[in-house]
Amino acid sequence: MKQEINENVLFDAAELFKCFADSTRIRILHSLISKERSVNEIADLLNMNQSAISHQLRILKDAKLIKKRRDGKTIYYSLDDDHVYNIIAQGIEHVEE
Amino acid sequence: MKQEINENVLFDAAELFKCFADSTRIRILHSLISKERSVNEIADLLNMNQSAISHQLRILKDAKLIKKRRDGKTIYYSLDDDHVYNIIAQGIEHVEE
DNA sequence: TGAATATATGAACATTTGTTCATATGTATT
DNA sequence: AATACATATGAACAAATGTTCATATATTCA
Repeated sequence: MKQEINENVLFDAAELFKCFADSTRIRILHSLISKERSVNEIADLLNMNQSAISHQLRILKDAKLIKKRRDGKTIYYSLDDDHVYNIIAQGIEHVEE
Repeated sequence: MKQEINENVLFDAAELFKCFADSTRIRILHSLISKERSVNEIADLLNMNQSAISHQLRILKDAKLIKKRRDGKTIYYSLDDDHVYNIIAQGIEHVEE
């Protein structure tokens, strides 16, 4: 690995890890592992207000970790990256030791 | 995975990911993949002052991601966790897509 | 013991970050 | 068109974070 990595890649990776580095966002990601969910559904699940969730969803969307799909008035979010599960799993493995 | 996870574990995982969510820290971790390094060596490598590096090393140490070893006046840091390499590798895979 | 070298630490400061509030946008229904 | 519902967004604020500076601690060597 080492040789191919330049500063920019590590910088970008740090940006990516910021998505996982917040309780709200990692809980959102975790809640999407099993299935897609609407914004209000997530807000209820995490017991937080809708605006806070929307703000965080945008961050996750910008990082290309989740995608959205509209169905009438409702917008459903789901995971958009295979690494999400693995990254969370590795993190949990570490903290559970 | 889903079922076994409670809020605390996700909270702890978020704390862990904070270590990877900063340019300086992820560069330190990356620099330690190949070999152990002294504080000054890391500071030189990253072109940052020694104090800044020491502060970040403490955070990584507290998270149990690195360990230290003294040899005379010099303290050598090295990785202390198998997940570090994998977590960084997954992150890089995502950003390189 | 005193000087030199390596690392650690506390305080201060500027910057970044997450949430809330108010409100805007978009869609469906009557 | 008017209303209701779902989501998005900008501004404001408090809290958390990363770096710098000054200085403390620890070790070696003369």
